[in-house]
Amino acid sequence: MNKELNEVIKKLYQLEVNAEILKSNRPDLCDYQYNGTFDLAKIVHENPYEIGLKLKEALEKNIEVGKKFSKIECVKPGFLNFTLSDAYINEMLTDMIAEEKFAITMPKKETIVIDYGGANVAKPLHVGHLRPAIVGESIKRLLKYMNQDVIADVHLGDYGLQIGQVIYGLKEEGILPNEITIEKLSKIYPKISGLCKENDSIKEECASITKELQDGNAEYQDYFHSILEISKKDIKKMYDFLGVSFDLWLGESDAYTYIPSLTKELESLDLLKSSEGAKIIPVSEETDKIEIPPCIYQKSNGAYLYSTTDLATLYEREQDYHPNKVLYVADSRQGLHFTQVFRVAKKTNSLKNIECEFLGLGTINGSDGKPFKTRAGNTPRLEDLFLDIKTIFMNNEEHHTEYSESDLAKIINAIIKFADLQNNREKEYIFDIAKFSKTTGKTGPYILYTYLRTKKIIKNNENCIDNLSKTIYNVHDRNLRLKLLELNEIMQYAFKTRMPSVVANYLYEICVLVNAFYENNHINNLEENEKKKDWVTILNLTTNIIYTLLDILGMDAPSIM
RNA sequence: GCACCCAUAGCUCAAUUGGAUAGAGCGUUAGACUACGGAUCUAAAGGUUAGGGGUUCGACUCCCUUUGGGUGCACCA
Repeated sequence: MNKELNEVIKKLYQLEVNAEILKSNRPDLCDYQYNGTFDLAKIVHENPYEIGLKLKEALEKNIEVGKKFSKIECVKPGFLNFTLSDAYINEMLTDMIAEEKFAITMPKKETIVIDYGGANVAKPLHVGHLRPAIVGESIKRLLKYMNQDVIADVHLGDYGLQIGQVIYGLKEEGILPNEITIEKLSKIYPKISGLCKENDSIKEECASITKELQDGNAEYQDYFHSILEISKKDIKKMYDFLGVSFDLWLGESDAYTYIPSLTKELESLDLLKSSEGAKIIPVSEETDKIEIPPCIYQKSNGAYLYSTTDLATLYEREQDYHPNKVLYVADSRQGLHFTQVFRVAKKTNSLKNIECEFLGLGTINGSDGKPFKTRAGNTPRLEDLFLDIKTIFMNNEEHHTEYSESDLAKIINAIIKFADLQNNREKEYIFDIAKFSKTTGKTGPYILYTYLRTKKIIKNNENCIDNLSKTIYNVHDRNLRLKLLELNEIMQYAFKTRMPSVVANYLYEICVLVNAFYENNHINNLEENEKKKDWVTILNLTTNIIYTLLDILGMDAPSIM
């Protein structure tokens, strides 16, 4: 329709514009609307209402358009309102049923590396890791669904100062590499991390251990490999439970191999400068409002830093995968760091063509609205959190249904993920156990429940799935069908903005309409006529879409009983 | 100190990136089961979008300003 509209505008005003018909925000007036008459008015110096009337008239002359819309009208200041004909709605739905992936238009295929999770070796996963994992996983699935070649990398934080700190702590307590357990690790890190803040000589000792480890000290390497192995196992367990998976389990340490070549290139471009004994790369630009501090490449003691490994990792990715894009899903507080890294990359020859995107996540706050302090001590571990939610759920529901362990896991997973994913990822975020335990209203279970109850109808009436007729039977029916038509637009928007919340909220809206439909339109006791077939067919499309969107959000539905 | 982000119903969040009457959930109040999974549905109450200016046909959205919160700012990650 945009095409038709653009042609009409061209014919009437000799203008090339990118006119877009949008979903209506006044569903009481119309299904879709065009607001561009106001922009046109400025260009051609004509009353927007008059313009709207002319457009309407021109569109109505077109026979094809007449079939598609039951009503086109121009109102008040100049809104052009379209009401779809039932036949056209069903024609488009038929397309969605017939075409692969619901006839969604796919963007150009690119190779995209996505870096998320943010797990650090030697630190157990806590609530702070929940969001990057859930959001990152969903973005990965979204990109894959939109036909992208996606490579997910967990990019473990496995070679920084925290390793030096943990090794220091282990040695202090006389724990040998083969005696390390996850419990010991989770106690040692916060302890030494605290000590380092109070005692500079311990901090220096840890820094020098880190440096020696990076230089290949055999004893420290032994510790390192043992820590890595134990930690990875624990991290994997949590990610498995969340349905979060990675194609690559690389870490900072793997990027070290690439530092020499990277350094060589940086030197050949004369980018590395000496400053106070450290090697830095200036990245400030004239247009900056404030001076962006330089990227520190190598410490004065010779050790490498976060920025170095991120650059080396980018180098590694370029060598191995030639990505068009690399996406970083991390706490927005890391924004400056990534600005520096991306700017350095742009200055090089080998990395300058990679489009790097930083997808910032809002800070995770406690229920008091203040940032969640991981140092406060008793940070809830993810493992315990899952157990708590499970207990609360079982207590709520014990009188209803018996669940298998695997169905129960799916439900708990959906509770956690939907509570998170419905929020805009860029905004601050309140982590509240009560919120993560809800099972009524706008929650994961609501979505699952909607899916199951409609799926059950389809199961009872599978023989009724057929072609759609031209009829729509009532307002609940029509609302649902119109909502399904938004799928393409929603997916484009979610893809462009990398925002799973767009998908989550759309999914919820579908479910609300399905439930209204369900309450008002009883199918099982209908005669097997055209109406029944139409409804079962529509519900079948609906559940297929729900299932697909659930999967993009990283959720799965319990089995049908 | 400098810079950036945020402030929407009692609470937690939306608002298709400048569109028409700012929408959901929770909570509150009143209703609906001899029907497809009640984890549901139908209603009601609840708003000067933190305050004040401005830009224009039109502002939660853009600009300025005040207040309140958060974050970042050279060898942590």
